[in-house]
Parts: sequence; structure tokens; C-alpha cells
Amino acid sequence: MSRPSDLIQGTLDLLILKTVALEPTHGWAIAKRIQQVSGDVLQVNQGSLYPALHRLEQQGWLKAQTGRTSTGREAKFYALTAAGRKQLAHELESWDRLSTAIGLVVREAE
Amino acid sequence: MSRPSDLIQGTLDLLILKTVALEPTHGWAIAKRIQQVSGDVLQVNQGSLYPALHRLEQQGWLKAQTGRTSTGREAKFYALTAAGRKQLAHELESWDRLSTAIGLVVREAE
DNA sequence: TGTCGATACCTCGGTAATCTACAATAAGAC
DNA sequence: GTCTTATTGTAGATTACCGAGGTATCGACA
Repeated sequence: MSRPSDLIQGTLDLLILKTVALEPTHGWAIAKRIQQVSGDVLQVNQGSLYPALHRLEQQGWLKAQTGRTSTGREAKFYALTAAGRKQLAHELESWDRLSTAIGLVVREAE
Repeated sequence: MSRPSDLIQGTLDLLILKTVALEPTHGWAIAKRIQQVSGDVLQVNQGSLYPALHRLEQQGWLKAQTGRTSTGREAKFYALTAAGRKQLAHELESWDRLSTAIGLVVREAE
């Protein structure tokens, strides 16, 4: 089934980069945080999250490092690279441009 | 190649429904209008447009009827059905919810 | 001790939407 | 007559995401 979708396609990278930019965090916490900050509107499934993280790491936008969470478990902490910071700015700008443009269309009156 | 993407994935249906809601129009003009109203930010490629129109028609949200354009050519004019109007409201609501949620995340400060 | 729930990671297969590129037809201009 | 523009269409590839599964560890608790 298609369905209302928990995300807008193509925005996951942006959400992850932005969340990691605030502070290096591990995957599980990134998902929780996005969900929480969005007021439970955005849901990040694990089947989307981890492939996305690997994708971003492979692009050189994130760098992983193992560490311990506040609950004492091992986890992979992701941090933004310099290229990642650039990419984040890029994606932010692109999101603004496009979402504004969509706003123009959907609020268009007769 | 990565895609700068002319659209945000999943928003094309919304854009089409909204445009057709203003006045029944044919595919070519729908694409032109979206592009124009968005200030040339959104580009609707033909390879996306026509499949989308057929999709929407098949869902029962649009109804097609052949007619003549202002330039005297034959074209398929699409009009919103009652179900289409409902779907448009639905997609509008969904877009607002999700884009607002993304706004919360991307504007989140440390 | 054993199990259970939550945390934390991962992958595979399918689906759906979009893009690129191509192709066909018809009107009007010149 | 040819050229441009309008107008519709399809095929193939790509890509992101989702659903469903799997593994391991920790703390609680019976």
C-alpha cells in the first residue's frame, strides 16, 4: 500500500543532517529526536534510517565513531563533517525554495 | 547522477489536483501553469506529468474530456470529481502537517 | 535463572514516484 | 514545405522509502 507516508520523500537526509548538526548522536536517538521535535508527526522507520545513515557516511557527510550512550550501551555516534555542513546548508536552501514554491501553488486563488 | 529534482517527491498529485481545481485544464497547460505560478522553481517533466494524470484519473479523482484549447488544438481536459475534491483537501492537510513538522526540525536551535 | 521489554544495530525485497530520453501527431507561421 | 510549438504518450533506469524480518545487550523482575 502506498499510504500517507511518515515522511516527505527526499527530506530524510536533511532531517538527519540537521539533527546531527546540533550534536553528534547515534542512529536510534536521531530517529527518536526527529519524532519528538516534530510533535510525533514524522516517523523514521529503521528500514529507512540505517540505509540513510550509511548513505550519508559514504558520501562523506557524516563520520561515525563508536561510543557509549547515556544508558551505557555501545552505539555509533555520527558527527557532521565539513562537507556535511555544506550539504546541510545546500539542502536547507533547496527545501526552502521548493516548499515555498509549493506554497505559492497550493494557496493560489482563482 | 544524483537528482537535484525539480519536484518534491509525492507532491505532484497535490499540485495537479490544486491546479485543476481552479479550472478544468489539459495536461500541457497544467504543467505550464505550475511552473509559472511557482516562479519557475517547479518543473513538471512530461515523463512525470502524463503518468500522474493517468494515475489520478484511474483513482477516480480526475475525469477527462476531449476539447479544444484556445489555440485550436485537440487536448484532454481534466476536471476534478467529487472524490478528487476530497482527495485534494486531504493532500493539502497532509502537506501542511508534514511541511510544518519539517519546519520544526530544521529550525530547531541548540 | 529465565524471560521480557527496551535499546541499538542491520539487511532484504518490494513498491511507487520520478527522470531521461524517445516517439508521434497536428497547428500555425513563414 | 519546412519549422516551431503544442500536445500526448511510453519505456527503462534510478532511487528512496517501507515492511518485515533478524541479532545482541542491558536492566528489571519473578
